[in-house]
Amino acid sequence: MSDGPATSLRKPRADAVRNRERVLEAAKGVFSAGGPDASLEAVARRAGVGIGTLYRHFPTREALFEAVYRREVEQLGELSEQLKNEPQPVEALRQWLRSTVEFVATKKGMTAALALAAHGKTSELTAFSSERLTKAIDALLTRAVAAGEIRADVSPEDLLRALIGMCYLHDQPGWQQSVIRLLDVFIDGLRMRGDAPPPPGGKNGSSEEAR
Amino acid sequence: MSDGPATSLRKPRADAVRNRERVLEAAKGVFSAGGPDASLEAVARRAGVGIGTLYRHFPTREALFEAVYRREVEQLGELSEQLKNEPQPVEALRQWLRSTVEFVATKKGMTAALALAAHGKTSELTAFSSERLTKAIDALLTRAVAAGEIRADVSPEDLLRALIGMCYLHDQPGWQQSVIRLLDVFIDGLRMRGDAPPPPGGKNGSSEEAR
Amino acid sequence: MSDGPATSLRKPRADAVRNRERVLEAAKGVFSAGGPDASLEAVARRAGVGIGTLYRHFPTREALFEAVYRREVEQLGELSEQLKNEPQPVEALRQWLRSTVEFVATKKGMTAALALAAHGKTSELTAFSSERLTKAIDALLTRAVAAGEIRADVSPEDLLRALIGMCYLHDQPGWQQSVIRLLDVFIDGLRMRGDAPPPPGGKNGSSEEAR
Amino acid sequence: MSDGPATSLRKPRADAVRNRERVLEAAKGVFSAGGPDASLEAVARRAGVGIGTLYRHFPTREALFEAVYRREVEQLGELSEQLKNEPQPVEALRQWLRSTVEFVATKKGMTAALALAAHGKTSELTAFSSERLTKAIDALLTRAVAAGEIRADVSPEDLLRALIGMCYLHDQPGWQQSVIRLLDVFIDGLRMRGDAPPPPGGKNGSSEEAR
DNA sequence: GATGAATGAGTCTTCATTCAT
DNA sequence: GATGAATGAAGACTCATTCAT
Repeated sequence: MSDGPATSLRKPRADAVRNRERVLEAAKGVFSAGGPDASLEAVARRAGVGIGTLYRHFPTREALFEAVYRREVEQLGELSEQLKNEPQPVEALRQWLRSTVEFVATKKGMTAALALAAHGKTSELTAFSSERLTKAIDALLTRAVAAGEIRADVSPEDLLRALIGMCYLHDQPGWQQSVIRLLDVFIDGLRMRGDAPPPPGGKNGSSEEAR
Repeated sequence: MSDGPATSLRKPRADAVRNRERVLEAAKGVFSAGGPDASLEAVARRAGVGIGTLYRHFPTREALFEAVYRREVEQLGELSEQLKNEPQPVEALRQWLRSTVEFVATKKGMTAALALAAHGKTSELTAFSSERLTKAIDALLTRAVAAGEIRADVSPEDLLRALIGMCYLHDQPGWQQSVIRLLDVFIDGLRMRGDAPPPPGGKNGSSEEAR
Repeated sequence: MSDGPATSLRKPRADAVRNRERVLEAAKGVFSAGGPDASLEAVARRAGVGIGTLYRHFPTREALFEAVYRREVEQLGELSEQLKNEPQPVEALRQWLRSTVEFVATKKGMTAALALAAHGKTSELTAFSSERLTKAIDALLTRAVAAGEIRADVSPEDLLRALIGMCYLHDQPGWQQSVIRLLDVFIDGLRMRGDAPPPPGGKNGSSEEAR
Repeated sequence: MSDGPATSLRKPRADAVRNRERVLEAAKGVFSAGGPDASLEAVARRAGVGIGTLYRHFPTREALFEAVYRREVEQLGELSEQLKNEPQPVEALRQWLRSTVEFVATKKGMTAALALAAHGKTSELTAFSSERLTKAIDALLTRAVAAGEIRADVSPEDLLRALIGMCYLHDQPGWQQSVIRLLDVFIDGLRMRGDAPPPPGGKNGSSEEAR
């Protein structure tokens, strides 16, 4: 009893918590399917709550979006932390990229999140996610570069962009395998190979102006 | 009376032709900016015609979309034909990819077209464009593979997908340079190098199931 | 058991009283600013209580309105009582009128009250206030008429109406001075002047059909 | 043929004109009854047109309001012009005031118009009407003052304010007669009488600061 | 008694689509 | 053929009111 209802201000009321959760879950699904402009009433309907309840919990579309968004981004950020301990830097990077694809594949709501990250709709939210995801990639990328395993002329921003773009097509049949294949090719392109210096003419366009 | 009430083959009437063209042009711009769901009234307004006129020429949104779409896709198809005569297969491929990026960059309406191609909204239309663009890539890809310059385990579909995805981010500052860099890395990944066989474990996920 | 479950006569419970008072105060302000249709949630917020608490004390919008209303009207009624002792009947009347203006000016909530009195929204409430205010004016008016200082062909209802109407414009800059001027002119119009009989044609329109 | 359809741009289309008129008429009634915040859907319903039609003709609530408003104000302005030719200045003024009351009484939509003029909701519109109505009164007032028939210390603004205020109560039974009586008293108060100087102390509040 | 969560009806507003001129 | 008016469905958002805690 000593640590009773010592939460923020008052009882968090059971049903309120449940409803909030339901709305988030529904929003994840609806945004995932219909994009960031999907109907909020559809979200409420799917969550089995009144539209008013949705608005009480998330007073604006952005607020709801952000709530859905952040948790997804956080998870990917945390995954990056874990993968830093993997022995093989390149494989760790590959793993993170694949996991992100998986994330999208399992409809965890990443689609909308990524779409938002892509087009800078709400700058504040985008800032957060861009930073978080960029950091996640950077951690793994830097390590692989430091190990001399991949070349240094691709920024984490570029890589994130490529990843998001590829996942953009997440509603075609077989997209997931396709993206995994493409990522592998991409990683191959990033690889340093001791015997052969990077092909002279080929990659100039990039290396010259990589920052 | 002999040619009665202007059947579909008689008198294309000058202003009708002009209006049709105007609507197409306007639609390109509007879809480009606002996506495939942009307001048709906005299109009519921009074209300087009444909304009724728009509907007369294009009875459905899809019809209009298709009309806009086809011409863009055609152009990219034709570019592919021309590039087949380039001496360097890989460079021809790179050129086509870059040109497509350029296409998007110059707001030639490709954005909406690609978006549509991406998500299979109107299957008929998608079929056409997928086929056309896939063919365009295939022509260049096959040639490079045949020349032994790039590996064979990436399908034109995959490549198209990657390209479209990367262009998806076309509203971020600097996206164009970024995409060009990424494409170069990608092409590097595709390159055959006599000295080093493709990394053993790395690309398995793809090579095993590439069709 | 004698004082069992707090019947309406037992224990007014300190916080309940305080909350009731707060709500009334808040309602005065909110109605004053936003009119009789202002948001009840705004009232609760301003009072610093939950919306449920507001509803417990005042189960309907009308109940709240009435509670706010009565106290204001009461005060003006009491003022009238006091002014009956003034030596100069006309000045007493003028004073009451000016005080009412002042009342409105100091945002004592009279605005909404008057508005309500004006348009017969809730007939019961209107009845009360009309009666009370009419009486207040009547007391002063009758006395001045009895003293032979003002003419008898204007009813307290008319006067009340004029007063309310003039105060209606209470949100224009300088309205207060304007109303005071107008009231003075009005009182001038009411004055009996031994030397000059009421202008023959002028006020007939009214005196003839006054009921 | 020479002067054929030389109207603004094209055919004003019969039904469009009719609908516009219907909407205006309906709006007059609805605003009159429910104030300037009345439901626009109610207006459309009453006009027997779709809500979309209402919006086509009047894209904003203000636009509709203005359309209703201006025509009423214009009429009162014109009435003032005519009355300037009346031989008796004071009677001309009285007549205008009474006509305005009549106007409100016959629900010509003035209610909402006046309410708007009163509270400065849309400054541009208010500016127009204030100016127009003030001018209307001024023309008559100045003339009566110049004729030495009424005193000079009441501005047209004050008078307009009093008039609007009194009409504010237009929904009480018998209000019209009441207002007419009050206006007569008021005019009496304005009258100059050679024999008796304005009561010494009484009206100072006003005369001192009249501009 | 106090609180604030839940609900849904009601408005505004936009647009796709149909049709009269 | 061109035009733009008419229509209503749909979605965002607000708030009064009820009720669980």
